[in-house]
Amino acid sequence: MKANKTRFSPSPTGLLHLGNLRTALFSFLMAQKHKSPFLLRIEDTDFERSKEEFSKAICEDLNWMQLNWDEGPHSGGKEDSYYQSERVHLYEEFYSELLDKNLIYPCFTSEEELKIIRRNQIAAGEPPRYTGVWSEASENEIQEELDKGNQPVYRFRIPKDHNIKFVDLVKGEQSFSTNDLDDFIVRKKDATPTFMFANAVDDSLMEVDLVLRGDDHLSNTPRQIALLKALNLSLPQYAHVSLFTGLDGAPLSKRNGSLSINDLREMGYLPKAVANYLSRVGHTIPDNDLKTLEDLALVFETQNISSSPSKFDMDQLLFWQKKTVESLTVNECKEWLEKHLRDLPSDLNHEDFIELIKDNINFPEEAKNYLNKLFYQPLTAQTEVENIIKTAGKEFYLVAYKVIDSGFDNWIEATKLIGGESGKKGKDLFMPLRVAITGQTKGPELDKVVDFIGVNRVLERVKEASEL
RNA sequence: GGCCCGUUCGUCUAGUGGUUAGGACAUCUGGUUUUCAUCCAGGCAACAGGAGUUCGAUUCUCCUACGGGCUACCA
Repeated sequence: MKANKTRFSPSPTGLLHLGNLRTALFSFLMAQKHKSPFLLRIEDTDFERSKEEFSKAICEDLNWMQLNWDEGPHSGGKEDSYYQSERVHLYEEFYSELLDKNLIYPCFTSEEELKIIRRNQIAAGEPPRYTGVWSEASENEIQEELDKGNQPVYRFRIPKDHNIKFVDLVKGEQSFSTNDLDDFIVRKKDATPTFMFANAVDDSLMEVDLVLRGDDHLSNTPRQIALLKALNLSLPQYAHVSLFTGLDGAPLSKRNGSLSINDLREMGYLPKAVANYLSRVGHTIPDNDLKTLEDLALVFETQNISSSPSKFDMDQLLFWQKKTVESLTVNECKEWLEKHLRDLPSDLNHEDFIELIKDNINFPEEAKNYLNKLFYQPLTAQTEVENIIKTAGKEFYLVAYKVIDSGFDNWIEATKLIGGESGKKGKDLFMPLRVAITGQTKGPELDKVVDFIGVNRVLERVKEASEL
């Protein structure tokens, strides 16, 4: 197959969510697979809604995910700018060319007028279309408007009675009749390009040859193809990925619990978990092994992209998070926790603590919680814990205290002794000890906990329990 | 309204003109772990509906329903 230079071209009008990120990931993996460049282009032609802070946030999210772009903002590439707002002057020569060829024309119908026309068309049961009144306007008519100081938009002349065909790498062969398309705007009144124009032209100028994007753009594709052909510009291959929706089937949004990438990062989700999850939704990976981006790229195929939409499932993300945390080395885990828990006590031996709880947590918050219960919270903080302690009884803890205080080589032996002296066994022996020592009913093996916190703290806790 | 895309267990998905329709997540039941997690064993659970083609359709065709997109001086 061809070069497969891909791109991600977000518009900075909001934070990235999992849907956007998946598209970016797919594009990135496709480029990686073919050792081709991956390009980032910021489509900020909507001055009203585009915000620099969003561009920044998007770059941060991509960096966090390790989706590093070879060409784009703050990195290599031959373009002067990868912000479309800074490329506006470049588009002018294409407008001139199209104007010379009479393939675009100025249109002075105002937005208000268009709105009314559309409304009437819909009311009359007609398709809402641009009626094309300006497509055949004379020089004089145009000059008259210009003299009045009116600024036109420019519309692309869609040729009638044509079929535009292309092969979509995901959806298969596509054919659209140009009669269903109307003359779309390529240049707004303020002289800036529309998405339809800048997006297609830039892909060609930047030599992107595989456009992998959401299938909401599928029916825009024939328009863009017509435009590129009119300009004699190269056509990319297209791969339209189906929608990623919330559990309710509606597009991802805050309403159906869609989190921004920023949210996920702050919760402690690991980029590897997110990548492993996303590459398996709407795309098949033959096994369930946790993979690096490199390994994901190796098995990524456009043929394996599903043509039907998929829903976000937190449980599945969580599964990959679990797997990823499990795979962390102590040092990696330490780095991860310290990033999220700025207030980890400094007198604590972080490595030992991490060894202790690594297999029992999915998020930094849980580590913090565990630590609190171990050292700072009173035993009465949880009624469940309190109940178990009260059921075991004061006598039990006095016995336990005595045994522990007299010294022991290993914890298992000590519990046996406590069992012998108190007459308790099984869960009745074990659980009250666990609960008194750790402040909760679950957690790592108790002998390790005892090693970690030390005999003095164990005695403190047992005493506390005996006094409840 | 027009054009387009889609519909396999709750979820992510595999798959084929003849299969006991497979796997994973979730869930449930056992076992291991004197807790939890892990691990192991097992259970529940799906081809949207209707016509047609065919000896046979989940698979091919058409229709319907449902979901989604485009039809913006948003992208």
